[in-house]
Amino acid sequence: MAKYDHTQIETKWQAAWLTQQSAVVTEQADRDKKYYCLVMFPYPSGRIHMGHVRNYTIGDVIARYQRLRGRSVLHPMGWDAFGMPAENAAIEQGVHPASWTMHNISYMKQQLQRLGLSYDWKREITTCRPDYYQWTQWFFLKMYERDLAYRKRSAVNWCPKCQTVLANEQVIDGACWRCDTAIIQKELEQWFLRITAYAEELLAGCDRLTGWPERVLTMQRNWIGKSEGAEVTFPLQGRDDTITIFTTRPDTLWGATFMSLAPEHPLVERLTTGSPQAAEVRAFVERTSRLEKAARTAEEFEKEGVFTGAYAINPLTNRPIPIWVANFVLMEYGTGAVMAVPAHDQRDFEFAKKYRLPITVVVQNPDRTLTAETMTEAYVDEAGWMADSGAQTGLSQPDGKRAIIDHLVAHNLGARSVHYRLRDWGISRQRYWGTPIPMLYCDRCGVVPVPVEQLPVVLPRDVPFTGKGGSPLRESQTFLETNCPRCGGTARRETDTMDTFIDSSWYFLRYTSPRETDRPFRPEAADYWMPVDQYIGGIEHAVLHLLYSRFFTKVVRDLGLTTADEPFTNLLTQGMVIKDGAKMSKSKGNVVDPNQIIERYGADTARLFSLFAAPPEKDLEWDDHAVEGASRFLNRVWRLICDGADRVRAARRLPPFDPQHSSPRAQALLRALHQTIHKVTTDLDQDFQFNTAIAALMEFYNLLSQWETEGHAAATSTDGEAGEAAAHAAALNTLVLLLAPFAPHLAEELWRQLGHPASVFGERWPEAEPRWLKDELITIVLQINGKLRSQLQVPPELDEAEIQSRAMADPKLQPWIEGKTIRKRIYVPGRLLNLVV
RNA sequence: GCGAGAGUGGCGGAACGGCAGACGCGCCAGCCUUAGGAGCUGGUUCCCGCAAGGGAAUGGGGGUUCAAGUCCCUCCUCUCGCACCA
Repeated sequence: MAKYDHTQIETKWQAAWLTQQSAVVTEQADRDKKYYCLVMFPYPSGRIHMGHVRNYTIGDVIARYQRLRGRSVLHPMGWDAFGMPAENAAIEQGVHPASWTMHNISYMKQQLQRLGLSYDWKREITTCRPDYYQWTQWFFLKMYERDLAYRKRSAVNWCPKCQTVLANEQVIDGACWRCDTAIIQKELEQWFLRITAYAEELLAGCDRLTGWPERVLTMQRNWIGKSEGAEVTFPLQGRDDTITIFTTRPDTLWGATFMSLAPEHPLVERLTTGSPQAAEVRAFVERTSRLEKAARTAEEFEKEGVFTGAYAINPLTNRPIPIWVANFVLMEYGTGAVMAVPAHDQRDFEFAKKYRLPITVVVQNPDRTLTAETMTEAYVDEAGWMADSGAQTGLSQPDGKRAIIDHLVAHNLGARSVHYRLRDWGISRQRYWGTPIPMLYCDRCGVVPVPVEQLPVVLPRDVPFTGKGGSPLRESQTFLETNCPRCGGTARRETDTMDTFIDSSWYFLRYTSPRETDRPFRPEAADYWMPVDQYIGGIEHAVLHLLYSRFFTKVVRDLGLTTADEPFTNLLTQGMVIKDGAKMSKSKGNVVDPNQIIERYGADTARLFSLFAAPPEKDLEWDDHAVEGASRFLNRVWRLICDGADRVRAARRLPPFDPQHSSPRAQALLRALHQTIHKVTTDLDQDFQFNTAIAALMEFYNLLSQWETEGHAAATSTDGEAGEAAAHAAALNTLVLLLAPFAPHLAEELWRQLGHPASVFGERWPEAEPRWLKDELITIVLQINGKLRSQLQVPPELDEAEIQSRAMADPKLQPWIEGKTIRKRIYVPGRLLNLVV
């Protein structure tokens, strides 16, 4: 028998599949059969790593399985090709980002092909090519037209020594990663996308994404962070000015006894100018601005503040309340001003205790009457009745909330209001290797969009990469200087490029018709393929990429280009590949090179291991030995099939045989076979439990090889022979078919050896026949007081009374029931009998 | 800190609230072989016991239930995200 030569087999079939274009798809008349399987495209960092192997194998198993189910499967691949590493390579190695990126792409593409991934390479897209990014620019212009793109001042990390902007990743403990200089915050005019305009729809949509993991939806909901409440306007005492606050607890407004402002709040300066407190407040603001925001809001963090000397008027009590500046109030949330209700907010309570500010109870605990003097913590539950609240006194808390808002609205003191935690998306990057923002600045006309006909705004090649200075594009005179399309005068181009998250926010639409030259995609193609039926990618994208893609899809829909509301119907978030307890990384020296695994064991083994070692959503611990286990299994299957191939081919010449009349041995094999089909199918359909699907195949292999050994020992039985030959042939054929999505090369090769002239991937997935799924005997577990004491093997149709009487006669049970009264019997049909004595 | 998850043998992991540890790795014993990074057979949670058998055990503690890895409360540890890494 020939040895399992994985290299020869894999090379042969990869070439054949490529020639046959077996993964190339087009739109069919019958849209019901479409299936769009998408795995997050990679950043071309250099070479693929084990995380990619795992990722793309999962996608490939799903794609191949769906094809076997008769679906027309779109399974494309491309490159998220803009990004910082290319620019860093340019700075450090002097290689142009474009050549660095394109070189990586060609290497990684070849690596992916060696894994036997069934991509429709005719649809390959690369986001750094002008034929792609011109449409990224086009979307930006459409958003600008619709007021979804706008400019505002916003802070960036700035290294004063390198004179450059740093990404958060490039800031290590508050210092520049290149020169270790302490960074500062610098305000720049930057472009933003108005994702908040879709906050409500993005939130509501979460309820309909039933194919997404609940935890991802929870993170998205929390990220959007809707809170309902009211805006309330407080007049300032002795000034013709007001402060507006947002609160989710308008029911506690009667208890607002002071006010807290964020140190950054613009009123702070105005309120204190010329007052005796000015110096103290300024020092406090200065001190707080150096602290990290995360730390400032921490629960254990020491709450500190200073009095501004000014007072506001509580619009319900009409009493003056002092205005403080507090370190735990952030300008980003709400309005940057908070009404402080110490009786019913823990932070306010601690603050009030520390600075001896008044506390008024306005929501009474129905279980235990609260008094301001004896409280040791705030009463924050929203389940009480209103106290000391003027006209609202005595109302239930929800009624009180409604009544107070009505009062505010009626007296023009405030309004019902909704706030979101979600902020608009800052997309300006002061970097070269990204999509240029297609805008111009004209001295006469101001901010002018580049006309659509002039797209793409192409990245110039002649740019020096120094890692210093601002946007590198500023250095290119040919790029910078242009004419204003409105007045014809001189204008300069925007030199910032876009956040690369934009490139990946619409690529799934481009795949549906990737060679369109006069529009981003063909709407009919998008309507045919979209939404993506199964999206696969890392859990680390739970919020940003997945939220941005949803946002883009809704914008594209509102532009009338697609009818899809949501981009991804089902989402599978898979875990990382780790080794020795840590994420594989060059710096830790724990990387495993996929090339070496493929050379030594073959792509099928690499695929099988990465599917078998852990369920897809969990982290996968790399284990060299376990890889050998996967390899061993494939070798065993190889030998078993090669061994039996002659008999399988011969069995095809036998007359048709009714398995119902075959020997018990043959029937036992068929029963195991159909149970395996059932297990593998449900594992693939329901939860992508590839690990247990493969375990089922291993179990079936074990049983089958045992079956054959016993067959040899019993020589050949007379009347069972034809039935056993048929059962054996069915077992081998089906085993290869079930293995095909996981180990496609091996399965294809073995399929031919079993005498089939055409590809295994032209077959239909087998169906488990219900009549073979029932066992001849089932096990009933016998428990005494919930503890396992014995078991019964019984035919499945046996009734409860018979099982009871057999149980009572069971000798193993006697010591436990002798001389005891049976107080209760719990019978779970087909499973167990529990006697409580 | 905020938000979201996870914790089961020596290891990766299985287990509709109903037999804890499927399957695989590793290890042990045996067979085969001139040899083995090959193949085959059997064993392998821990403790007591020659055995039959019994007891304990799913991060710690508590609870619900005839029955808890699974549900509830609480604590601990680890992982991911936090808006300029992609």
